[in-house]
Amino acid sequence: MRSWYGSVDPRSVRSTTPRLTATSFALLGAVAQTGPCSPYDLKRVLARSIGPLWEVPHSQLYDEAARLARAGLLTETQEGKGRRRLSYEITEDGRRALLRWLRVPGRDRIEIRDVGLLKLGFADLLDPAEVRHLAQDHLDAWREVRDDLAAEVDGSAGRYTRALAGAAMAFWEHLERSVSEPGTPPTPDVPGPALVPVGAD
Amino acid sequence: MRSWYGSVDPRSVRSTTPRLTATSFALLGAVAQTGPCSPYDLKRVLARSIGPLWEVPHSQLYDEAARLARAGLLTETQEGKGRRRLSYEITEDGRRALLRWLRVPGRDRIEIRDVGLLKLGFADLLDPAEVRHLAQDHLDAWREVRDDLAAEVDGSAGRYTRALAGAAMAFWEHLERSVSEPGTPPTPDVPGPALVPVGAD
DNA sequence: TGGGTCATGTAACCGGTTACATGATTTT
DNA sequence: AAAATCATGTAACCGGTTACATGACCCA
Repeated sequence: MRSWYGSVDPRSVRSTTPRLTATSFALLGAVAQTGPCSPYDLKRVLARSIGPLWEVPHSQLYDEAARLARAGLLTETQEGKGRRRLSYEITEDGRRALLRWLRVPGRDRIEIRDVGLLKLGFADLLDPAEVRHLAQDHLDAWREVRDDLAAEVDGSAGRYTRALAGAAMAFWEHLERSVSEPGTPPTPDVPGPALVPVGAD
Repeated sequence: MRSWYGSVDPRSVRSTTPRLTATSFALLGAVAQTGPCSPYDLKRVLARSIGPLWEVPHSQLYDEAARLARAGLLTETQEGKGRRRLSYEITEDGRRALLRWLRVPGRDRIEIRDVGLLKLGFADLLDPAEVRHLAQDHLDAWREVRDDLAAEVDGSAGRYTRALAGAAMAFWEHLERSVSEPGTPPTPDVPGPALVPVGAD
Protein backbone atom coordinates (compact mmCIF):
# COMPACT_ATOMS: atom_id res chain seq x y z
CA MET A 1 0.00 0.00 0.00
CA ARG A 2 1.14 3.47 -0.81
CA SER A 3 2.48 5.68 1.91
CA TRP A 4 0.56 8.75 2.99
CA TYR A 5 3.52 10.80 1.98
CA GLY A 6 2.93 9.88 -1.63
CA SER A 7 5.81 8.34 -3.44
CA VAL A 8 8.42 9.45 -0.95
CA ASP A 9 9.64 6.95 1.56
CA PRO A 10 9.09 8.60 4.93
CA ARG A 11 12.32 7.17 6.20
CA SER A 12 14.32 9.09 3.67
CA VAL A 13 12.42 12.23 4.54
CA ARG A 14 13.34 11.78 8.12
CA SER A 15 16.92 10.87 7.58
CA THR A 16 17.61 13.95 5.46
CA THR A 17 16.38 16.09 8.33
CA PRO A 18 18.87 15.65 11.14
CA ARG A 19 16.60 16.42 14.02
CA LEU A 20 17.71 18.42 16.97
CA THR A 21 16.62 16.88 20.21
CA ALA A 22 16.46 18.54 23.57
CA THR A 23 19.83 16.99 24.24
CA SER A 24 21.21 18.71 21.16
CA PHE A 25 20.13 22.03 22.53
CA ALA A 26 21.53 21.21 25.93
CA LEU A 27 24.89 20.76 24.21
CA LEU A 28 24.53 23.88 22.12
CA GLY A 29 23.61 25.87 25.18
CA ALA A 30 26.53 24.56 27.17
CA VAL A 31 28.98 25.41 24.41
CA ALA A 32 27.42 28.83 23.98
CA GLN A 33 27.77 29.58 27.66
CA THR A 34 31.30 28.26 27.97
CA GLY A 35 33.13 29.04 24.78
CA PRO A 36 35.55 26.52 23.27
CA CYS A 37 35.46 23.29 25.16
CA SER A 38 36.06 19.59 24.86
CA PRO A 39 33.43 16.93 25.31
CA TYR A 40 34.80 16.30 28.75
CA ASP A 41 34.50 19.94 29.66
CA LEU A 42 30.92 19.80 28.52
CA LYS A 43 30.19 17.06 30.95
CA ARG A 44 31.25 19.22 33.84
CA VAL A 45 29.64 22.36 32.52
CA LEU A 46 26.33 20.61 32.12
CA ALA A 47 26.57 19.07 35.55
CA ARG A 48 27.10 22.49 37.07
CA SER A 49 24.53 24.48 35.17
CA ILE A 50 21.72 22.12 34.35
CA GLY A 51 22.70 19.50 36.83
CA PRO A 52 19.92 17.12 37.62
CA LEU A 53 17.53 18.80 35.25
CA TRP A 54 18.99 17.09 32.27
CA GLU A 55 21.81 14.66 32.67
CA VAL A 56 23.72 13.73 29.56
CA PRO A 57 25.94 10.68 29.90
CA HIS A 58 29.42 11.39 28.63
CA SER A 59 29.21 8.70 26.01
CA GLN A 60 26.60 10.70 24.24
CA LEU A 61 28.57 13.90 24.20
CA TYR A 62 30.99 12.58 21.61
CA ASP A 63 28.37 11.38 19.17
CA GLU A 64 26.14 14.34 19.57
CA ALA A 65 28.87 16.97 19.39
CA ALA A 66 30.19 15.38 16.22
CA ARG A 67 26.71 15.35 14.77
CA LEU A 68 26.21 19.02 15.57
CA ALA A 69 29.56 19.79 13.99
CA ARG A 70 28.52 17.95 10.85
CA ALA A 71 25.32 19.98 10.82
CA GLY A 72 27.38 23.16 10.96
CA LEU A 73 26.16 24.25 14.36
CA LEU A 74 29.49 23.68 16.06
CA THR A 75 33.05 23.86 14.81
CA GLU A 76 35.36 21.04 15.65
CA THR A 77 39.11 21.32 16.11
CA GLN A 78 41.58 18.84 17.42
CA GLU A 79 44.82 19.21 19.36
CA GLY A 80 47.87 18.19 17.41
CA LYS A 81 49.64 16.63 20.37
CA GLY A 82 49.01 14.66 23.52
CA ARG A 83 45.46 13.54 24.05
CA ARG A 84 44.41 15.09 20.79
CA ARG A 85 41.42 16.56 22.52
CA LEU A 86 38.55 17.71 20.42
CA SER A 87 37.39 21.23 21.00
CA TYR A 88 34.04 22.62 20.01
CA GLU A 89 32.80 26.10 19.54
CA ILE A 90 29.42 27.36 18.54
CA THR A 91 28.92 28.81 15.07
CA GLU A 92 26.66 31.64 14.09
CA ASP A 93 24.20 29.10 12.76
CA GLY A 94 24.39 27.25 16.01
CA ARG A 95 23.71 30.32 18.07
CA ARG A 96 20.80 31.23 15.86
CA ALA A 97 19.30 27.77 16.20
CA LEU A 98 19.74 27.86 19.95
CA LEU A 99 18.15 31.26 20.35
CA ARG A 100 15.30 30.36 18.05
CA TRP A 101 14.61 27.33 20.18
CA LEU A 102 14.87 29.30 23.40
CA ARG A 103 12.49 31.89 22.09
CA VAL A 104 9.79 29.84 20.40
CA PRO A 105 6.62 30.81 22.16
CA GLY A 106 4.96 27.54 21.09
CA ARG A 107 4.20 25.19 23.89
CA ASP A 108 6.65 22.52 24.77
CA ARG A 109 4.88 19.52 26.03
CA ILE A 110 5.15 19.53 29.76
CA GLU A 111 6.64 16.38 31.09
CA ILE A 112 8.25 15.79 34.43
CA ARG A 113 10.05 12.50 34.49
CA ASP A 114 11.06 12.43 38.08
CA VAL A 115 10.72 9.08 39.78
CA GLY A 116 9.84 10.71 43.06
CA LEU A 117 6.86 12.38 41.50
CA LEU A 118 5.84 9.19 39.77
CA LYS A 119 5.75 7.49 43.12
CA LEU A 120 3.76 10.33 44.49
CA GLY A 121 1.13 9.62 41.87
CA PHE A 122 0.51 6.29 43.57
CA ALA A 123 0.80 7.63 47.07
CA ASP A 124 -2.75 6.69 47.93
CA LEU A 125 -1.58 3.08 48.03
CA LEU A 126 0.60 4.02 50.98
CA ASP A 127 -0.32 5.07 54.45
CA PRO A 128 0.44 8.60 55.62
CA ALA A 129 3.61 7.69 57.48
CA GLU A 130 5.05 6.17 54.34
CA VAL A 131 4.13 9.17 52.26
CA ARG A 132 5.83 11.29 54.85
CA HIS A 133 8.98 9.24 54.48
CA LEU A 134 8.81 9.58 50.74
CA ALA A 135 8.54 13.33 51.08
CA GLN A 136 11.40 13.52 53.54
CA ASP A 137 13.64 11.46 51.31
CA HIS A 138 13.07 13.69 48.36
CA LEU A 139 13.38 16.81 50.41
CA ASP A 140 16.80 15.59 51.50
CA ALA A 141 17.80 14.71 47.98
CA TRP A 142 16.86 18.13 46.70
CA ARG A 143 18.63 19.82 49.56
CA GLU A 144 21.76 18.02 48.54
CA VAL A 145 21.30 19.17 44.96
CA ARG A 146 20.79 22.73 46.06
CA ASP A 147 23.81 22.71 48.30
CA ASP A 148 25.99 21.24 45.58
CA LEU A 149 24.92 23.95 43.20
CA ALA A 150 25.37 26.61 45.84
CA ALA A 151 28.93 25.45 46.46
CA GLU A 152 29.91 26.34 42.93
CA VAL A 153 32.40 29.16 42.62
CA ASP A 154 30.65 30.63 39.64
CA GLY A 155 27.42 31.67 41.21
CA SER A 156 25.76 32.67 37.99
CA ALA A 157 25.79 29.29 36.32
CA GLY A 158 22.96 27.29 37.71
CA ARG A 159 21.24 30.34 39.16
CA TYR A 160 17.90 29.23 37.88
CA THR A 161 18.55 25.62 38.70
CA ARG A 162 19.11 26.65 42.29
CA ALA A 163 15.82 28.48 42.21
CA LEU A 164 14.18 25.30 41.03
CA ALA A 165 15.80 23.28 43.77
CA GLY A 166 14.39 25.71 46.27
CA ALA A 167 10.94 25.38 44.81
CA ALA A 168 11.18 21.61 44.79
CA MET A 169 12.21 21.60 48.42
CA ALA A 170 9.27 23.79 49.27
CA PHE A 171 6.97 21.42 47.43
CA TRP A 172 8.14 18.30 49.25
CA GLU A 173 8.27 20.11 52.53
CA HIS A 174 4.76 21.38 52.17
CA LEU A 175 3.61 17.95 51.17
CA GLU A 176 5.23 16.38 54.17
CA ARG A 177 3.61 18.86 56.46
CA SER A 178 0.21 18.41 54.85
CA VAL A 179 0.43 14.68 55.39
CA SER A 180 1.54 15.11 58.96
CA GLU A 181 -1.28 17.46 59.81
CA PRO A 182 -4.53 15.66 59.05
CA GLY A 183 -6.35 18.97 58.73
CA THR A 184 -4.31 20.06 55.72
CA PRO A 185 -5.36 18.38 52.50
CA PRO A 186 -2.57 17.91 49.96
CA THR A 187 -4.84 19.68 47.56
CA PRO A 188 -8.12 21.40 48.20
CA ASP A 189 -10.83 20.40 45.81
CA VAL A 190 -10.93 23.85 44.40
CA PRO A 191 -7.38 24.81 43.54
CA GLY A 192 -6.48 28.10 45.07
CA PRO A 193 -3.87 29.91 47.09
CA ALA A 194 -3.73 27.13 49.66
CA LEU A 195 -2.28 24.93 46.94
CA VAL A 196 0.83 26.97 46.78
CA PRO A 197 3.70 25.73 48.88
CA VAL A 198 4.64 28.31 51.44
CA GLY A 199 8.09 28.91 52.81
CA ALA A 200 8.72 27.13 56.06
CA ASP A 201 10.81 29.22 58.33
CA MET B 1 39.65 -10.36 28.81
CA ARG B 2 37.55 -11.71 31.56
CA SER B 3 34.42 -9.92 32.55
CA TRP B 4 34.19 -8.25 35.92
CA TYR B 5 31.33 -10.52 36.70
CA GLY B 6 33.65 -13.50 36.60
CA SER B 7 32.78 -16.23 34.16
CA VAL B 8 29.22 -15.08 33.65
CA ASP B 9 28.46 -13.05 30.58
CA PRO B 10 26.83 -9.88 31.87
CA ARG B 11 24.44 -9.93 28.97
CA SER B 12 22.95 -13.19 30.05
CA VAL B 13 22.69 -11.90 33.59
CA ARG B 14 20.75 -8.98 32.32
CA SER B 15 18.52 -10.88 30.00
CA THR B 16 17.49 -13.40 32.64
CA THR B 17 16.52 -10.54 34.91
CA PRO B 18 13.59 -8.83 33.25
CA ARG B 19 14.12 -5.40 34.62
CA LEU B 20 11.29 -3.31 35.84
CA THR B 21 11.57 0.22 34.60
CA ALA B 22 9.78 3.23 35.96
CA THR B 23 7.29 2.70 33.16
CA SER B 24 6.65 -0.81 34.43
CA PHE B 25 5.76 0.57 37.81
CA ALA B 26 3.58 3.23 36.27
CA LEU B 27 1.59 0.43 34.67
CA LEU B 28 1.50 -1.65 37.83
CA GLY B 29 0.35 1.34 39.80
CA ALA B 30 -2.37 2.18 37.33
CA VAL B 31 -3.70 -1.36 37.36
CA ALA B 32 -3.53 -1.48 41.13
CA GLN B 33 -5.52 1.73 41.42
CA THR B 34 -8.09 0.77 38.83
CA GLY B 35 -8.71 -2.92 39.06
CA PRO B 36 -9.21 -5.01 35.92
CA CYS B 37 -8.63 -2.95 32.84
CA SER B 38 -7.59 -3.12 29.21
CA PRO B 39 -4.53 -1.46 27.77
CA TYR B 40 -6.76 1.23 26.41
CA ASP B 41 -8.25 1.87 29.82
CA LEU B 42 -4.76 2.17 31.16
CA LYS B 43 -4.02 4.93 28.75
CA ARG B 44 -6.86 7.00 30.13
CA VAL B 45 -6.19 6.11 33.73
CA LEU B 46 -2.58 7.16 33.43
CA ALA B 47 -3.51 10.36 31.67
CA ARG B 48 -5.85 11.26 34.51
CA SER B 49 -3.74 10.31 37.46
CA ILE B 50 -0.14 10.83 36.43
CA GLY B 51 -0.93 12.99 33.45
CA PRO B 52 2.03 14.98 32.30
CA LEU B 53 4.31 13.55 34.94
CA TRP B 54 4.88 10.41 33.02
CA GLU B 55 3.27 9.92 29.65
CA VAL B 56 3.24 6.41 28.27
CA PRO B 57 2.40 6.14 24.58
CA HIS B 58 -0.31 3.58 23.98
CA SER B 59 1.90 1.47 21.77
CA GLN B 60 4.01 0.66 24.76
CA LEU B 61 1.14 -0.40 26.94
CA TYR B 62 0.61 -3.59 24.97
CA ASP B 63 4.20 -4.73 25.07
CA GLU B 64 4.79 -3.78 28.63
CA ALA B 65 1.56 -5.21 30.00
CA ALA B 66 2.26 -8.50 28.24
CA ARG B 67 5.76 -8.50 29.67
CA LEU B 68 4.47 -7.90 33.18
CA ALA B 69 1.95 -10.69 32.71
CA ARG B 70 4.73 -13.01 31.64
CA ALA B 71 6.64 -12.02 34.75
CA GLY B 72 3.66 -12.95 36.86
CA LEU B 73 2.96 -9.45 38.10
CA LEU B 74 -0.27 -9.10 36.16
CA THR B 75 -2.85 -11.61 35.04
CA GLU B 76 -4.05 -11.47 31.48
CA THR B 77 -7.49 -12.49 30.25
CA GLN B 78 -9.11 -11.99 26.90
CA GLU B 79 -12.70 -11.45 25.83
CA GLY B 80 -14.14 -14.32 23.82
CA LYS B 81 -16.14 -12.10 21.47
CA GLY B 82 -16.06 -8.77 19.69
CA ARG B 83 -12.84 -6.85 20.06
CA ARG B 84 -11.34 -9.60 22.13
CA ARG B 85 -10.03 -7.04 24.53
CA LEU B 86 -7.27 -7.99 26.84
CA SER B 87 -7.87 -7.33 30.48
CA TYR B 88 -5.21 -7.09 33.13
CA GLU B 89 -5.33 -7.37 36.85
CA ILE B 90 -2.57 -7.13 39.40
CA THR B 91 -1.37 -10.26 41.17
CA GLU B 92 -0.19 -10.54 44.71
CA ASP B 93 3.37 -10.60 43.43
CA GLY B 94 2.66 -7.52 41.42
CA ARG B 95 1.28 -5.63 44.36
CA ARG B 96 4.21 -6.64 46.48
CA ALA B 97 6.68 -5.46 43.86
CA LEU B 98 4.83 -2.18 43.51
CA LEU B 99 4.72 -1.51 47.22
CA ARG B 100 8.33 -2.47 47.65
CA TRP B 101 9.26 0.03 44.98
CA LEU B 102 7.07 2.72 46.46
CA ARG B 103 8.58 2.21 49.86
CA VAL B 104 12.28 1.86 49.14
CA PRO B 105 13.89 4.59 51.15
CA GLY B 106 16.94 4.54 48.85
CA ARG B 107 17.42 7.62 46.80
CA ASP B 108 16.05 7.75 43.33
CA ARG B 109 18.21 9.84 41.16
CA ILE B 110 16.53 13.18 40.79
CA GLU B 111 15.99 14.10 37.22
CA ILE B 112 13.57 16.61 35.81
CA ARG B 113 13.28 16.25 32.09
CA ASP B 114 11.06 19.19 31.38
CA VAL B 115 11.98 21.19 28.32
CA GLY B 116 10.80 24.40 29.92
CA LEU B 117 13.29 23.96 32.72
CA LEU B 118 16.02 23.04 30.31
CA LYS B 119 15.45 26.31 28.52
CA LEU B 120 15.53 28.08 31.83
CA GLY B 121 19.03 26.73 32.35
CA PHE B 122 20.14 28.84 29.41
CA ALA B 123 18.04 31.84 30.27
CA ASP B 124 21.05 34.07 30.69
CA LEU B 125 21.39 34.03 26.92
CA LEU B 126 18.07 35.83 26.74
CA ASP B 127 17.11 39.30 27.82
CA PRO B 128 14.68 39.74 30.69
CA ALA B 129 11.64 40.33 28.51
CA GLU B 130 12.22 37.03 26.78
CA VAL B 131 12.66 35.19 30.03
CA ARG B 132 9.41 36.74 31.15
CA HIS B 133 7.69 35.37 28.07
CA LEU B 134 9.15 31.97 28.71
CA ALA B 135 7.82 32.04 32.24
CA GLN B 136 4.39 33.20 31.13
CA ASP B 137 4.16 30.47 28.53
CA HIS B 138 4.93 27.79 31.01
CA LEU B 139 2.68 29.27 33.62
CA ASP B 140 -0.15 29.07 31.10
CA ALA B 141 0.72 25.52 30.16
CA TRP B 142 0.68 24.41 33.76
CA ARG B 143 -2.55 26.21 34.42
CA GLU B 144 -4.09 24.21 31.63
CA VAL B 145 -2.77 21.00 33.12
CA ARG B 146 -4.11 21.89 36.50
CA ASP B 147 -7.52 22.79 35.17
CA ASP B 148 -7.73 19.59 33.17
CA LEU B 149 -6.94 17.59 36.25
CA ALA B 150 -9.36 19.59 38.35
CA ALA B 151 -12.15 18.92 35.85
CA GLU B 152 -11.94 15.22 36.52
CA VAL B 153 -14.98 13.72 38.17
CA ASP B 154 -12.93 11.53 40.41
CA GLY B 155 -11.22 14.10 42.52
CA SER B 156 -8.96 11.68 44.31
CA ALA B 157 -7.05 10.43 41.30
CA GLY B 158 -4.45 12.99 40.46
CA ARG B 159 -4.75 14.69 43.81
CA TYR B 160 -1.00 14.91 44.17
CA THR B 161 -0.50 15.74 40.56
CA ARG B 162 -2.73 18.74 41.04
CA ALA B 163 -0.63 19.75 43.99
CA LEU B 164 2.41 19.57 41.78
CA ALA B 165 0.75 21.67 39.11
CA GLY B 166 0.03 24.28 41.73
CA ALA B 167 3.64 24.28 42.85
CA ALA B 168 4.88 24.52 39.29
CA MET B 169 2.61 27.47 38.64
CA ALA B 170 3.91 29.16 41.73
CA PHE B 171 7.46 28.57 40.55
CA TRP B 172 6.96 30.09 37.11
CA GLU B 173 4.90 32.90 38.51
CA HIS B 174 7.51 33.77 41.05
CA LEU B 175 10.16 33.60 38.40
CA GLU B 176 8.25 35.88 36.11
CA ARG B 177 7.78 38.39 38.88
CA SER B 178 11.41 38.24 39.88
CA VAL B 179 12.45 39.01 36.31
CA SER B 180 9.97 41.84 36.04
CA GLU B 181 11.13 43.47 39.23
CA PRO B 182 14.82 44.17 38.88
CA GLY B 183 15.22 44.29 42.65
CA THR B 184 14.26 40.65 43.11
CA PRO B 185 17.04 38.25 42.19
CA PRO B 186 15.87 34.88 40.89
CA THR B 187 18.11 33.42 43.50
CA PRO B 188 19.98 35.12 46.26
CA ASP B 189 23.59 34.08 46.52
CA VAL B 190 22.94 32.50 49.83
CA PRO B 191 19.93 30.24 49.45
CA GLY B 192 17.36 30.94 52.06
CA PRO B 193 13.70 31.59 52.62
CA ALA B 194 13.59 34.17 49.87
CA LEU B 195 14.31 31.38 47.42
CA VAL B 196 10.99 29.80 48.06
CA PRO B 197 8.24 30.85 45.73
CA VAL B 198 5.53 32.54 47.68
CA GLY B 199 1.84 32.46 46.93
CA ALA B 200 0.74 35.39 44.83
CA ASP B 201 -2.66 36.53 45.92
C1' DT C 1 58.63 3.48 36.58
C1' DG C 2 54.82 1.48 37.63
C1' DG C 3 50.31 1.75 39.79
C1' DG C 4 46.38 4.57 40.08
C1' DT C 5 43.33 7.80 38.45
C1' DC C 6 41.86 11.05 34.89
C1' DA C 7 40.06 11.75 30.64
C1' DT C 8 38.44 9.99 26.52
C1' DG C 9 36.40 7.14 23.62
C1' DT C 10 33.64 2.78 21.42
C1' DA C 11 29.96 -0.54 20.96
C1' DA C 12 25.85 -3.05 21.66
C1' DC C 13 21.56 -3.28 23.44
C1' DC C 14 16.98 -1.81 24.44
C1' DG C 15 13.14 1.15 25.89
C1' DG C 16 10.46 4.37 23.97
C1' DT C 17 8.83 6.95 19.96
C1' DT C 18 6.79 7.40 15.65
C1' DA C 19 4.51 5.80 11.89
C1' DC C 20 1.58 2.53 10.03
C1' DA C 21 -2.56 -0.25 9.93
C1' DT C 22 -7.17 -2.30 10.80
C1' DG C 23 -11.35 -4.17 12.96
C1' DA C 24 -15.31 -2.55 15.96
C1' DT C 25 -18.59 0.83 17.14
C1' DT C 26 -21.14 4.92 16.62
C1' DT C 27 -23.24 8.42 13.92
C1' DT C 28 -25.86 10.33 10.25
C1' DA D 1 -25.02 1.45 5.03
C1' DA D 2 -21.43 4.68 4.38
C1' DA D 3 -18.53 7.70 6.90
C1' DA D 4 -16.39 8.91 10.84
C1' DT D 5 -14.33 7.84 14.94
C1' DC D 6 -13.01 4.70 18.63
C1' DA D 7 -10.16 1.31 20.17
C1' DT D 8 -6.59 -1.69 19.36
C1' DG D 9 -2.62 -3.34 17.72
C1' DT D 10 2.19 -3.93 14.94
C1' DA D 11 6.74 -2.64 13.39
C1' DA D 12 10.91 -0.18 12.58
C1' DC D 13 13.92 3.12 13.91
C1' DC D 14 16.85 5.62 16.98
C1' DG D 15 18.33 8.19 21.07
C1' DG D 16 20.07 7.17 25.21
C1' DT D 17 22.01 3.87 28.50
C1' DT D 18 25.24 0.64 30.00
C1' DA D 19 29.20 -1.80 29.68
C1' DC D 20 33.64 -2.10 27.93
C1' DA D 21 38.19 -0.38 26.88
C1' DT D 22 42.44 2.32 26.57
C1' DG D 23 45.77 6.04 26.18
C1' DA D 24 47.49 10.18 28.98
C1' DC D 25 48.84 12.17 33.21
C1' DC D 26 50.12 12.20 38.15
C1' DC D 27 52.45 10.77 42.04
C1' DA D 28 55.20 7.96 45.10
